[in-house]
Amino acid sequence: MDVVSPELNSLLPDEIMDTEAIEDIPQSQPDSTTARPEPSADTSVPMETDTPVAASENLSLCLDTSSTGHTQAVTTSLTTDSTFSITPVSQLPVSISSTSSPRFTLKPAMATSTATTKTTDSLTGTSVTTSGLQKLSAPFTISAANHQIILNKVASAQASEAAKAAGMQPQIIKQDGQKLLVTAIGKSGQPIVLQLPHTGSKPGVSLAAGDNKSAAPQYKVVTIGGRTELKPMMATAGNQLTTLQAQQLKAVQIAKKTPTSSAAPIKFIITKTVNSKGLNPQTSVSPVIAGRVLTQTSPVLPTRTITLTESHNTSIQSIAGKKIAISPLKTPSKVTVVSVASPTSNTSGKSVTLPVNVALGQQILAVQQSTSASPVKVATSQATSQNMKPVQSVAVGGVSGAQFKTIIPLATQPNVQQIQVPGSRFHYVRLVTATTASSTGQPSGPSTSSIQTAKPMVVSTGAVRMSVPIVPAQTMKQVAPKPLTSASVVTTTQTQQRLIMPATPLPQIQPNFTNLPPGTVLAPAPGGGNMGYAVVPAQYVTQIQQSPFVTLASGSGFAANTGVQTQAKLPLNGLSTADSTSRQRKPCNCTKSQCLKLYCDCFANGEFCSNCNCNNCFNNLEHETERLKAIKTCLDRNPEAFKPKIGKGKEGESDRRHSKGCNCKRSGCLKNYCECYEAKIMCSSICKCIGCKNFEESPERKTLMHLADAAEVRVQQQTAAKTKLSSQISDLLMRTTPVISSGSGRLPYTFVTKEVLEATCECLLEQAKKAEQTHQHQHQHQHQHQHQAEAERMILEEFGHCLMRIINSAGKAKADCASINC
DNA sequence: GAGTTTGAAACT
DNA sequence: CAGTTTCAAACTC
Repeated sequence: MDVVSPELNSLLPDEIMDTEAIEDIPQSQPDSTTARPEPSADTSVPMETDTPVAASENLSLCLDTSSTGHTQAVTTSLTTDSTFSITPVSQLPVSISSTSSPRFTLKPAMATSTATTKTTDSLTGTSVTTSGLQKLSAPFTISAANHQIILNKVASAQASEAAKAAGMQPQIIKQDGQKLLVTAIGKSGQPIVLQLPHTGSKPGVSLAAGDNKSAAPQYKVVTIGGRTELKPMMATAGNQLTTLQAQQLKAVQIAKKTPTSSAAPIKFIITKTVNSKGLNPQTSVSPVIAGRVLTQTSPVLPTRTITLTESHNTSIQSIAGKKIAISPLKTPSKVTVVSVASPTSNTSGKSVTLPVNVALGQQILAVQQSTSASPVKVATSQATSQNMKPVQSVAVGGVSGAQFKTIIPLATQPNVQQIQVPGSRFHYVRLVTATTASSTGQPSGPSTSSIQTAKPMVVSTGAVRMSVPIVPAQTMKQVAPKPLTSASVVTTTQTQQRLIMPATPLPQIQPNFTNLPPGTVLAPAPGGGNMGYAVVPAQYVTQIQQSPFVTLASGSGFAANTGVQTQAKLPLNGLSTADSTSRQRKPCNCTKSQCLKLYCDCFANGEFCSNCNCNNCFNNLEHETERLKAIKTCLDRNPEAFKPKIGKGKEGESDRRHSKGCNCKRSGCLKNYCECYEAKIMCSSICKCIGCKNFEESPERKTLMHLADAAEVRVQQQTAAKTKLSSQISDLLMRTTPVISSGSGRLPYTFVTKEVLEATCECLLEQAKKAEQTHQHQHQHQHQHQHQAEAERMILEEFGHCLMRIINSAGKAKADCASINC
């Protein structure tokens, strides 16, 4: 079932990948999206399955994209029994060979002119050689009943063409009705279908290309690298294709670029699905991932495992401080792309488990792991109630500079799938149609999780293991997001259906996802139902999160919600997430632009106006139609209008520069009029400014910097002083303020008690009496007024003495109390 | 806070 | 693409 138009599918991969984190990757390189050069330390995200069915079975996917980029091959070398490792290499020919041992090597290569397939099936091992398609060699034992893993090799466009010419058919290795599809979504798109044995203990893989007769074949598509089309796989799948379409395959592209030789942790990237330009609807059929545990490690290196596992319980699983929560969707729908930062702390041999509960029919477009070390949590939410509308939420830990997009297919029934990524600029929420829940015909009671029926498939390959729990699509009925404990994780446990965006299809507005600002609504796929995509600003995601039980008006738009909108905490001009989150965007003051032009900072930043001072603001959901038109207009004028102007430098701020350069004439680029100066970056050669003083050696700039630094230091000092003083005052108050204790009325550290007061008064009275007596006996001749003055003096002195005694007593009591730590 | 300056965005 | 206008932020007083 096509829920998204082919155009959208073709756009999605790039869209998804359009994040700041990936901006550094040259588009020219085919594998740039999937495999990015990363520090070795950041490249691995080990993940473990919570409950691997077969411990002996491990599947490790080691993807290494060649620097050349055009050719990307996946080589799976079998080192030990029941180990499955896939190492992408720059090899075009595809050969699947298995030795006597259960080794399975997959080497997706660029398609060659010949499309020959060699299949060897043995109990101990299976070798499949497919020239012109892929070469897969890896020892493996795959046990997942009725589960398939599709790994798409990554190939260049040329390769894909050649593969097409060669009649690329997915290599199907079928064993006991189990299917493993190894395919590279993207460039070459040569899918390899491996039919997985029901029992994982049996090594070896039987290869049967195009032969799939499993009663209820369920496919798991894992795409490694590649940005190009997926359609070859689908188109050439033969009956497999039909089955796949029927099963509504969902593909998860795992892009990883890590030198196999380096001992650095492997970076695990689950990224966008196929970049399917020209992808036909059939090919665009999203592969279904019922559940999976992926362990990705480098075969040569210490064990690095990335495990995508389907948890059986609703509890959130956090591994290595990263969690990705993916809520399965009842109905097959488009893919959600999530960028996930890889933890830097990951070390070899360290495993990270990504619980992924994905019901069949649900789609995950891409999960991208960025390079930042910020913790990321991936959790899969699962439906708890049948009647509940599936809400799919993906929470990704904040990644500096990384942008995350959640694409929400619009549906007539507003099912909300939301992704929150702290620090990301764009938040896309997926609207999922909840229509097929009952269609499955299976009775689903509340708190019924299809995942419970999932059977994790574990493929063990030495240090690497991959377990993929697979859940039949029929079992998946409802999806409820799991509560996420991490601050970076969105916690949405609401069971209510929520509509984030108006479901009204806007076919005229289909801007490139790459540049889509939040709020963009993409037209539903032609003939694909009412499914569309909506890009929702972060603040709305936040809003939803904050008020999970608030149901927004569906269909007819949204009720006035500006009041509940929260400021999105988004990176600005490449600043770190922390910086962006530490402050809120300034409210705009637009008066004439209706906040629908780039004059408006809110609009330009892809945010809805919130708490602004603007007049006649249309930058809100109430005027979504106008807003969308304005977005389209801006994009037509400048496709990169909503991209950050300040590109993120490769290695820090030194490389940051304005994408267009400034045009200052009178400010000397030393005032905030200058966008470069405002972004605290130097003007570059692309600037067209006149009289620029914003360069490294500029004395004026240095002076300003010094002044600014001094001012900043001063402010910090003042702030610190205030904070300290406040703290001291607070502490003092805490210590000296009477704390009413229950009952007695005596107050600790309060020494002017009733008794003290009475005693003081008695002293004063006694002093007064004494003064009176003195006057009567000794100074009768004095005047009355003199007597009064003397009496007052004596009383005051006595009062002073009393006070001194009180203070001394208090001090002594305090000291005594401190000595006993009271 | 009002008025001015400035440069990006929008327009022609 | 260049020139002009519009616009809102930055800045000054």
